[in-house]
Amino acid sequence: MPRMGLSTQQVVSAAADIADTDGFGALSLAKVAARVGVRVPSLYKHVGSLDELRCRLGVLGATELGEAIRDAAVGLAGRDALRACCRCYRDYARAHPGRYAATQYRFPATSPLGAEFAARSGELLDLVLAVLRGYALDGEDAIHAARLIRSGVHGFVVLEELGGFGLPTELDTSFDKAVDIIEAGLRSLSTKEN
Amino acid sequence: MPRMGLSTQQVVSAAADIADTDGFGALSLAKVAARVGVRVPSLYKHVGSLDELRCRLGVLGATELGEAIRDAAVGLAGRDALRACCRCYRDYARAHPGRYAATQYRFPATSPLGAEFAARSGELLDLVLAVLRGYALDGEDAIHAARLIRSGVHGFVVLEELGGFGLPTELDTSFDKAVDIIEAGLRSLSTKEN
DNA sequence: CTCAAAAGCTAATGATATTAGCTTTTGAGC
DNA sequence: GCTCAAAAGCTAATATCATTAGCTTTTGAG
Repeated sequence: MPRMGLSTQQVVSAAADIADTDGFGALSLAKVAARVGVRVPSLYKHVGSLDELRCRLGVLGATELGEAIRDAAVGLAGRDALRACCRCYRDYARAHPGRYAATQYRFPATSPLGAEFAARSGELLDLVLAVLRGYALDGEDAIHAARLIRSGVHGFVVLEELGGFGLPTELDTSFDKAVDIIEAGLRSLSTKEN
Repeated sequence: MPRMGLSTQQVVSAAADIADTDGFGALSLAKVAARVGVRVPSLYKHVGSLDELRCRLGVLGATELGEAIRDAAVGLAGRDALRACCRCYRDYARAHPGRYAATQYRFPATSPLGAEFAARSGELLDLVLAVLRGYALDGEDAIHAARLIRSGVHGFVVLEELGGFGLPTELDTSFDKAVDIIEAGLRSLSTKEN
């Protein structure tokens, strides 16, 4: 009966650690309870359900990722900014695989956290659009370009995490080249009048 | 007691249908058993575990995807081949989201299916490399390029499926443009002596 | 000091995967 | 056609989870 002084934040934080070490798919209330030193049903005082916890982890990941990228891009422009952002994105995903995976969890339609997550996603998009400002793309093309960048980086990170690329060697080179190729494509697109 | 005449293939096929409709994450032996008209433990006569079933679904997806892309690329070269492959990839993932998701399931180290999956993945890579043959990339650069293409398409497909892009409008355009931008980047890379 | 709300707990329920062990069908070989 | 072993189904049992209900104790505001 000692009062544990738990908060939703602490529960989410414990869940984040577990997801990062064991994998997002292996997250369970049992593990979280064990880690924070409480019986499983007590968690429901702080979190509505396992699914809600997953969603909260998703917004945590999106928030942290956005902050990291913002920090990484500050003071840079053009190619340098793009590279810094992409590297930062990948670094975050590798350092916090569980949180990052949570970022891709499908929110149930009922979840009120969906709005918050969408907001964070939107901020991320705005960040990418800001970085793309140097490329003279008109409004719609900028969105297409932002989607490509997000897709490319996300896809690379996911496949890497999964071991989907043969050898781990040269992965850093592949990543940098990938960014360069996209960069070159954007540049060649922005010089054409389309 | 009526003998159901079940086979591993049929179990996997039923699982594929369930995964495609309910989502890969919602796949369960209970649902599979109900669908094939058998009690849950009977499934163990055909499949070692739920996890093995997931893995089998993964190789099914990789196999089908490879076949589809091979068919789509036949008779084409260069930009046309690349576009056809990418579109086909996306089409498969949208038509069979469960099987496609299974393709990204992390195989347990013990699974003997890992080798088979790796083989299918390798075939897919070879396919992409064949398509890239028109771009005058030396061996190593071709691998980097193939990784980029795989990453970009995969990332796009996953984010799309997740609803990660705001409006559904213009997604087709975004996808085609993404492929074009990568294509342009490859072309500009292959003309430079690097 | 009081008392209501918050935070913890135990007990119970229901879903699921998995294992053990039994029964029945099937099919190959005689 | 008969036999028998393996294959394919079943029930029963176990363990792990998530979740709900309802109880107890602490905490903190007044």
